[in-house]
Amino acid sequence: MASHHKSTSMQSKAYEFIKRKITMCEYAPNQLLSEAVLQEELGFSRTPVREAIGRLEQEGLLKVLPKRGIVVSGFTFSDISMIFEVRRLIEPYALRHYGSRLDLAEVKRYSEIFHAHMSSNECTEFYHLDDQFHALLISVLENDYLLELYSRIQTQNTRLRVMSGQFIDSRMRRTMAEHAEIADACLESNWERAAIAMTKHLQYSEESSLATLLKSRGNTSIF
Amino acid sequence: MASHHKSTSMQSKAYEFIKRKITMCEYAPNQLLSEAVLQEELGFSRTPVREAIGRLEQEGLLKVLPKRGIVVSGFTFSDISMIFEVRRLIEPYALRHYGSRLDLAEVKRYSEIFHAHMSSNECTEFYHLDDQFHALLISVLENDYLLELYSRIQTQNTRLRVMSGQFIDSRMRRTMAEHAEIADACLESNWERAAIAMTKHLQYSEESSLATLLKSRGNTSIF
DNA sequence: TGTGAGGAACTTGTATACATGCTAATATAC
DNA sequence: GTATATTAGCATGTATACAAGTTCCTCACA
Repeated sequence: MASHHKSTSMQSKAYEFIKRKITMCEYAPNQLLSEAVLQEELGFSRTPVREAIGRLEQEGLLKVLPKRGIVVSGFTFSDISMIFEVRRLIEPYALRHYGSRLDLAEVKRYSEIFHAHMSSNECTEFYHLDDQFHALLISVLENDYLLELYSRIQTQNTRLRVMSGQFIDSRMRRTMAEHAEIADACLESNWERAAIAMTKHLQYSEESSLATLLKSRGNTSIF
Repeated sequence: MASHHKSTSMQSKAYEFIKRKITMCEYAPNQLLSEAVLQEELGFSRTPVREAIGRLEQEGLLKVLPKRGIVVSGFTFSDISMIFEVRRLIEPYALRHYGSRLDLAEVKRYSEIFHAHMSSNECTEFYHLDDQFHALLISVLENDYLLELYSRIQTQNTRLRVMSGQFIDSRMRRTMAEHAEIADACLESNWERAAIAMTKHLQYSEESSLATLLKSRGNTSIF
């Protein structure tokens, strides 16, 4: 749907560039921008930059303040709740209804990694691993609307993660264990168990996110 | 999120205008357009029209073919399945989890209308009634991501409805009855029953849509 | 009659000039 | 010193000129 594969137009490049900067919080939530700033960074003229801005605004990552500037969309605790509500709705559903579509060889590969890291402190590429595992599980949904929604959720999730800093190690090990539980249920083709494990995993994950965010930012409810 | 209240900019007017035309199938699925055509209809210059086009493409209603033109997004049977899958996922969820947020006085108002029309042939404003009822039920979801997704689904649903022509009367009466069942379950605060009734309603609705579409278009699988 | 080269008439992509509105600093009046 | 009016600078909004690619008709030619 919104698959801009490898379009080489300046507009697309600008879109990808800005989106990446926002995702990685190089453009922080609530940061004030302007067309001029983005033009300078990209070296393009106004037109393609403006079109990228329009798309990103439609996507909810930016907000154009008429005649005043551009602001990167902020985060509230309410956003976190909404994000995890969507995930709790979609991800267990995917497992429960379409688990049988999974490539179990692929799942087994992940399972082994998770078991191997449950008691280690290795956290290289942890986020990447996390994202890829969830992406694998969600890919069984052959529903463009749900996949696009999940993609947006994923972007927000990444921003959240980057902003709240690294996970504490204990949470990382627990995540490995929870992922292992999900993967193992899949390997048994026990989709109901997998779905339940996913639900629990997402609950813990949300609690951890909220806690981390509270600690790192005090009790300011808005980024 | 994508709430363009009553923005008076040309860009927004163009967006609303084109979106409405697509929704109402005045720009039919797979119809070929061009910036020039839209400019003429609106009397605006390229810039605001282009920005509107960009937004609509991001929203999936349009596809820009580089240097070739603009095509209105088409429909496949797969789209219908996807739309109803999303609805079956979201709407019963809303009732089950947040039914208690409903304004029962409002629901009662609808319930009376549904009962009154179950055996009549009055179908004036039927679609409007249908949309409003579902919108009321979904409004308990205070989740921007889900609401925006539903809004997109709603747009697609409208296009589908317009394209497949009027419901047959019997389906309209059955819809009234199914809506009444849902509403009455709500009035009892029996959210589980309401959710189940909604699930069934959506199943029937999907079957009817598919059947109507097959009849009206033969077995060409694409619009 | 068939075929292929050329080009006119379209399309969108990009750059830029100008219009308009907001903000904040400054000057001025008291 | 304080308050208010003015103004310069910067923001986005819009229109338009130009660039570059695609389509398809035309017309010469075998």
